[in-house]
Amino acid sequence: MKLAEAKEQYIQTWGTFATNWGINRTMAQVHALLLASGKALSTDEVMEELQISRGNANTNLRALMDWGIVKKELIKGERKEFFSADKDVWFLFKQITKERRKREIEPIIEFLEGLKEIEDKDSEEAKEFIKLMNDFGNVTTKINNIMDLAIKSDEHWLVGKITNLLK
Amino acid sequence: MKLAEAKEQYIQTWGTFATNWGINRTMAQVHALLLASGKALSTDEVMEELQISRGNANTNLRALMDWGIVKKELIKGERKEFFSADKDVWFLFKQITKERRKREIEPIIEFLEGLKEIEDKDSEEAKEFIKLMNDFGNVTTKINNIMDLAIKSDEHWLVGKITNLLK
DNA sequence: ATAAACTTTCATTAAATACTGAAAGTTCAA
DNA sequence: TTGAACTTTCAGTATTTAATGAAAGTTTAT
Repeated sequence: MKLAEAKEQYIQTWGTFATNWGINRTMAQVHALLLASGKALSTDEVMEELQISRGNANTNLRALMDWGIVKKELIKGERKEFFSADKDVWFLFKQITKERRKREIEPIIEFLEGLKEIEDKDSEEAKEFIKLMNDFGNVTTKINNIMDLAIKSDEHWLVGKITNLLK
Repeated sequence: MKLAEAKEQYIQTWGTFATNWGINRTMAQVHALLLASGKALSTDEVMEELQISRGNANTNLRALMDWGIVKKELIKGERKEFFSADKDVWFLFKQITKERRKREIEPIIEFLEGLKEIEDKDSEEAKEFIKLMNDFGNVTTKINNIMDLAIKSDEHWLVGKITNLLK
């Protein structure tokens, strides 16, 4: 397999994987393209490489910046904006995890809390429901803790050690 | 808020949350309904409660069984099949994590491995690309390990302790 | 063997989501 | 202050994904 071919396949397939996780295909492709390019690209270059419209390129580049995983880069002598993706894959995971937590996990916890405010809390049925909401809340908190653990254990060794311990 | 109202809201909202994660809304609603009902429901009851078609109910109930988070339950004297969701929320998380890993993470790892087979491995560009693929592979493995850690730490204490350690 | 009760399938239809491209907005140099 | 270079927006359109419901398939009791 040629390098260009491998890159192409990486970009395309990454896009299809992304859809399984509720991530827009093009957004994943743009990100993959920036990662695989090794240099900052302009909107026009992204449009050209992925054969997408200006609007689409613009929207997804901005979304990637919102997620904190793509940065604008100014090149001297150029008026255009260029975009680059951080090459640190572990940073990438951490950043996505943080964002998803803020955007998606925390609202869930708040929502579940709200649902516990039921009028007749003493009926058997209500107790069961409140228990379910509590359980959800607890598990979500636990997941949050594990994610913290993951994010904060920057060095490989600790997680490795603990994993071995639990085998 | 009345209990019925809270349940209703839980079922609906859970469905919309699910779509953020690449999970079909109705599938999440059916699951939430079974959890909130506290008893096994027939296909007809699910159809009635969620106002969905027979085909839709059937498809999503089977998908939930595929994920290992809903079980068929036979009720004596009844010819129909009934369905129930396991109430253990932690089990639910573990089960979903296991399945996602099998279905989605492992194929990614294999795919990335394949992309490393490049003809001219010694060019600077190829080296960079292979490094990227390796990094992805390593991080994915690390995530797998963390998930193992999560799944195996059934008791709350260990993760709690470690989390505190790292604060 | 029959038929009623129930489950599954799948072609068609509907809904949700993403993309396009032209127009509007912005920035900047002269 | 003009206009060229560039970025953003968004109404309309295309694509993808999910739902419907009737027909086909299966199971079970008699």
